[in-house]
Amino acid sequence: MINITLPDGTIKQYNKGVTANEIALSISEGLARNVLAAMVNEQTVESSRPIETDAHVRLLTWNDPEGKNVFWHTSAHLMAEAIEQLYPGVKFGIGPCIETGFYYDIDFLDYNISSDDFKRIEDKMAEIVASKQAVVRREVSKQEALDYFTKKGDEYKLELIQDLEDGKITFYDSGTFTDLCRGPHLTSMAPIKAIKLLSLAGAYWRGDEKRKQLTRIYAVTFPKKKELDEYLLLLEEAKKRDHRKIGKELELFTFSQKVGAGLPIWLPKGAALRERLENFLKKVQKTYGYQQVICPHIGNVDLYKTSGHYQKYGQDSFRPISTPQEGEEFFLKPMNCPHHCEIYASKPRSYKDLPLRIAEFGTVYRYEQSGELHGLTRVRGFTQDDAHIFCTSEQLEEEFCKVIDIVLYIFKTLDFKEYIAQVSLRDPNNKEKYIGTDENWQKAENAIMKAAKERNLNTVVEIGEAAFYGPKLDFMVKDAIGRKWQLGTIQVDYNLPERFGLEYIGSDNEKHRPIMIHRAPFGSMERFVAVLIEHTGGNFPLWLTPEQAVILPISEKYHDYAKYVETLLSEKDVRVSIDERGEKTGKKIRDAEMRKVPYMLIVGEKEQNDKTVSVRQHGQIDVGVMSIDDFANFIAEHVQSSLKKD
RNA sequence: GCCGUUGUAGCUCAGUGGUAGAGCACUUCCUUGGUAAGGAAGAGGUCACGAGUUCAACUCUCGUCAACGGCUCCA
Repeated sequence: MINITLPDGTIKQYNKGVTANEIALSISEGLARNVLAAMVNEQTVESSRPIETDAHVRLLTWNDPEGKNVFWHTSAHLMAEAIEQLYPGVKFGIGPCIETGFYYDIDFLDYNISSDDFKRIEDKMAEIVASKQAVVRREVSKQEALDYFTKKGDEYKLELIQDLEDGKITFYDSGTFTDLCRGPHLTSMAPIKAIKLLSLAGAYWRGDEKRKQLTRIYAVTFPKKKELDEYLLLLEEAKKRDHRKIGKELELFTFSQKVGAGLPIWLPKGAALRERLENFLKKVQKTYGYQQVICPHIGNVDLYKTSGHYQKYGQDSFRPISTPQEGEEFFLKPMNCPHHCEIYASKPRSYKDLPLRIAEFGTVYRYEQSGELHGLTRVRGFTQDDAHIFCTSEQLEEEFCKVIDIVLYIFKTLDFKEYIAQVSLRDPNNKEKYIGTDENWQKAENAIMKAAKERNLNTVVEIGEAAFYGPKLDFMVKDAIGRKWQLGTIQVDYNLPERFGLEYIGSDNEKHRPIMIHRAPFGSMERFVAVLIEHTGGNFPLWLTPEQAVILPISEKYHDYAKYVETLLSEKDVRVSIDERGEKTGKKIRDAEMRKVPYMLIVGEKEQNDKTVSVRQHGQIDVGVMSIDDFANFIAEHVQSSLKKD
């Protein structure tokens, strides 16, 4: 007998060689039906794997992320099997599960697969599922593995096997398909009830652009059709919230081929919205002792040689521009920090000047590969809500914490309820990627970890994700439909002050080197507005929205009254307009709803006589009649309360 | 940058080797209306751009640019 410890701490005795399936069955039949795999001593295994010694066992179902992973991983094999049957001779790369679903990278040789093939493949997959075939794990020797794929002629699998250690190689057989795989897998394809192939993409073999590009097929599967339908609905919802679509509809921004790819043009409504965001942040920063500065959009090449950016990114930047007479070279500013270092260096500094907090909505230009450009989230010209804090090492942690406070306040004000803070550290095995001394890196990394702990942040640590000059803390938010977006960043930097020779005179009358914090709570205005659009679906908070209310006169007879209302409201800073078209009220309401205007003020005979407006709220029905003043006050209070700091 | 797909009116999209169509939006007229589309008429396009094939190209071929889905990258 062996002792099996379950997650709730209970210990049960079973015969040696018991399987997770049997354990589940001993608890309940329902559980047994739903078990997909098991976690045995922190290792996921098949639910059919015999357990030979005392162990901690967690049964994995669809409700566990690990259970989903196994489900999707097996689904990838299912898809491969179907594809192999339909397109004999194709070669397989890798087929892992991903956050939602899975993909398989496949070399289709001469065949040009398209999404028209999806239906066939889905049908074939369903057919295989219906045959209820088992998925069987088998250990093979390295030679056996090599022989199998040599015979099959799959050089990708052979390459994978080369890197594996003999004695640790497993194959999984399912129906006609055998795959090299670490596993674990479902013991049968039967639970895979709903299948959807999603998209095709090219993907380099082993992520190396010099190697062959395979065809990647993304797909997702579920144990219930209903869940697939829900997922497809979520995709639809995401499509509706696409900031590129909404940005166009609400006339916030546009792109022009003539202006150039990746160079967003802010239209009046978008520019006004962005300006409100900037003013909001400026106001917050003022209370935290920041000073605004303005720098030019270009900087001498030497500036970036000093900062180290030239050596690191010079080749991947827009080519320098040069003066016609002297041939002096300038780069379009790719970041603001070197300029800000020069602001620091513009006069001698005393410890009494520190911390010095320099802020700028600085527009920067970076060459992004053409295939990378994407709406407002990935562009070649964008404005950072940037600031650099120069401080002493004693001040570092407190300053860092204050920045965290600003970030969290912004998230709260803009209704991002969930966030994760990612601490990005240097990869200690790859030090040549970074500049600066070990000692400084150590200090910087410690400071970040300490501050994150101090503010009790929900953090994850990523090794090797640091900027080349220092570690950072990045904030990811979850939007209204659960998608994650990276926004603000805070970075500690010991290196730039050194490269720029920045100093201050301490209380000891000696020269010292300040430490720099780079930070951008929004990240960039472009990206932030994009995320805000996707988060709100274009229904911006009242204080931000381009148009807070629209007046809808019932007929032409009330246009004068409508103008009267407009004047009164405008005087009280309500952003309002009149729909004076000769359309019926129903039509005007429909259009205002589509434009996502928060309030519609319907005015006709009654309202004119009583000096009131009939208020309708976006997405709702009639919310009652108010006096003009009451409505103005209502808007003002609403705006104030959403910006209140508590 | 790479692979694949796409590019037709302001927007969403049909369409064909013989020089273009719908709906919405727009303009004008009729209608003066009470909480999600009243009616009619009109205007609007070098069919992304450049070459080539052809008697003839929006359509076929090649190139360029851009967008989209990914890959690689991201100070």
